[in-house]
Amino acid sequence: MNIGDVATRAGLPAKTIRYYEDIGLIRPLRDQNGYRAFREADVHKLVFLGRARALGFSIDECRALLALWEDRDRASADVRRIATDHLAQIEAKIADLQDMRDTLGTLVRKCAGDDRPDCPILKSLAAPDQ
Amino acid sequence: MNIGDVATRAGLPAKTIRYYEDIGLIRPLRDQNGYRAFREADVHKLVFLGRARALGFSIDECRALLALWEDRDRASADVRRIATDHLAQIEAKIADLQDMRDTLGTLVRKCAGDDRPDCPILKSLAAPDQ
DNA sequence: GATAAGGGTTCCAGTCACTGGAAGGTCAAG
DNA sequence: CTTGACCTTCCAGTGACTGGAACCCTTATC
Repeated sequence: MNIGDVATRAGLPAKTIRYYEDIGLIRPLRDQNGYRAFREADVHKLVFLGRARALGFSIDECRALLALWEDRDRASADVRRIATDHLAQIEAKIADLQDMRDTLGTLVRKCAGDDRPDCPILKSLAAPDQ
Repeated sequence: MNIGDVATRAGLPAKTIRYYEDIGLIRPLRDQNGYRAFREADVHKLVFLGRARALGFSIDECRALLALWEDRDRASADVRRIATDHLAQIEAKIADLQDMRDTLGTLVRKCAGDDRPDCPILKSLAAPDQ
């Protein structure tokens, strides 16, 4: 299978698939003409990667998850640890963003948003504590 | 004032302050010896920038906010628009992360996390719909 | 006067995960 | 034979820094 078909099937840009080969996540074969020749297993890996990336796992975490996926003797505890760590990061990020949203939301509600210069948003940025 | 003192007062790394000069956000003077010479106005700008960055505004948004801050004839509507747009992005990001958290949280709760290979997390990554 | 510590300076490279684009090879259809 | 859609590699750019090398300036101490 050529890269275009794989891209469609895996829902990833061809560029991204080439990049994943570059960094050693996949190892497609090559046809005589130099084209990448993907097997079903490669497509499955790419779907896996796309899904893991969509859940926000870093490339390194994806690499680890892929290795575990291919390891019949894995302990699910190892997978769970990666997922739990990542979940904690997501939750921290959500908390950060919620703080931003709350602060910014309050400021936006206080701002008249008219043609006058007076602006609580700028005031707060200049002197957050007052 | 030298960069070290400014860094302390503004709560930004000296490297970041140099970078902000590089990209034209600030224009400190120079001493005879080549050292940057910061005025109070520079420090205020840097505090402003640090605060705006902490609220997640991009550098370009910071640049626009800074320009509005310095413009006595600004309309608060312009500030409000930037903030509202950014708020929408934050909310979208929060929604994305919450989806990730929900999906991942469910999977983590289903995973035994023991020394056996069976793992709902990997299963879901391989075939999300089943 | 030499030296060391603790500032400061510039410039280059690396981060992360792609993405865009140039320049060129391959293949099937008309 | 040409057109167009594929494919290839390689290089550069993204955002917002961050690390490090190599070097200069100032002050204090021996």
